[in-house]
Amino acid sequence: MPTPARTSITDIVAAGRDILEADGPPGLTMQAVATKVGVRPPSLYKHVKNRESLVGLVAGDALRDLRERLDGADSDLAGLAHAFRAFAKESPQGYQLVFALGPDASRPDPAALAQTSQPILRVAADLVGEGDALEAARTITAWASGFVAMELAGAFRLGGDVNRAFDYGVKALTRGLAR
Amino acid sequence: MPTPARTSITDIVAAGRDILEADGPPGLTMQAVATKVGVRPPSLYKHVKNRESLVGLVAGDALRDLRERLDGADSDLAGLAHAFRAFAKESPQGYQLVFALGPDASRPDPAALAQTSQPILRVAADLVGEGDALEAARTITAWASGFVAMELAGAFRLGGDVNRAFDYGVKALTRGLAR
DNA sequence: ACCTGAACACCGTTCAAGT
DNA sequence: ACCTGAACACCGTTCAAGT
Repeated sequence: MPTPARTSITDIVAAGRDILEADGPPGLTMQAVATKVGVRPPSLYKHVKNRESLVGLVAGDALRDLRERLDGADSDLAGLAHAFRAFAKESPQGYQLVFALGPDASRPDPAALAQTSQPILRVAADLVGEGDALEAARTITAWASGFVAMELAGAFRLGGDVNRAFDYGVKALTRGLAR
Repeated sequence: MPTPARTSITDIVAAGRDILEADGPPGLTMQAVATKVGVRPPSLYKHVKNRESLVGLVAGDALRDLRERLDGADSDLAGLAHAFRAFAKESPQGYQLVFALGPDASRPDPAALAQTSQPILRVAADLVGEGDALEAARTITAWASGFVAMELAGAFRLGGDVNRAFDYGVKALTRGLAR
């Protein structure tokens, strides 16, 4: 006789997301997630294939938040850059997971990634025209993701004002890309 | 009676570096390193504090290689950017480890990181003058590290020529930073 | 002074057995 | 149809015992 499910994929991903932000990727264990949703570890395998795919789902969840931020931001380079950075400050572990490497199963869905680059492509096209939009978008994304990654990693240790360096980068890119 | 050491910190770090490139961070286990240098796992703890610090030493070793590349490169933005990318292609796992997050013990020595930024600071000063050199260097490093990280992660999936996008970024930054 | 086997706590995963 | 305990292989780490 069937028994009602005691948890759900939605609950599992939400629990994973919370645990990730609290304890980082090493804390995101099947045991921790199972405890949080109130089942035993083996039960999770009725809902996700394995830990890798759970990590991928959590990354996808974080990516959705990032996309919402970008969609709601001002449609210029400064607006997108600040939305990018704001998301990283709010969900540092989620941010890193979105841009992390690892096996395909642990990566967010390529289609979702493509959708997230939409607002950046639009801003790039506004700056340089349709012909160079892809190259310009890659320049912007590389700088923004690199800057935020270094900031989160505590890599800016030579003093100076990090906020000032961020605004400096926005201006330098805007100048370098403007037609 | 003392027995001669059967391995050394040098051997251990070199073995760790090889294993990292072959199998990635998950493969870099104490057991794998011990097997490679010909001892049992517990013996490693006579040479390193724990796995975290071993990872930090391996990251430091990769960072030394990156520094050598940068020191040998042409002293302009294009030269440094290509040296950066060449190192990442040769040692993708080592590259990622250098720019990864994680606990302090697993990160390369801050002083070594500072020394690596030296050639970038010099190029930045050439472009924008001493006053803005730090901000310009951070813009360059953020873009280069972000671009290469995305390339390694396979994040450029919208078609187009990645080499062209790289050169486009070099030109955009040079233009945006030039006085 | 270094190396080892044994042990412990932890993890991911499978599977037969329960309801 | 979902959940569970038991089991397995693996991992990091400690420690007393060897040489």
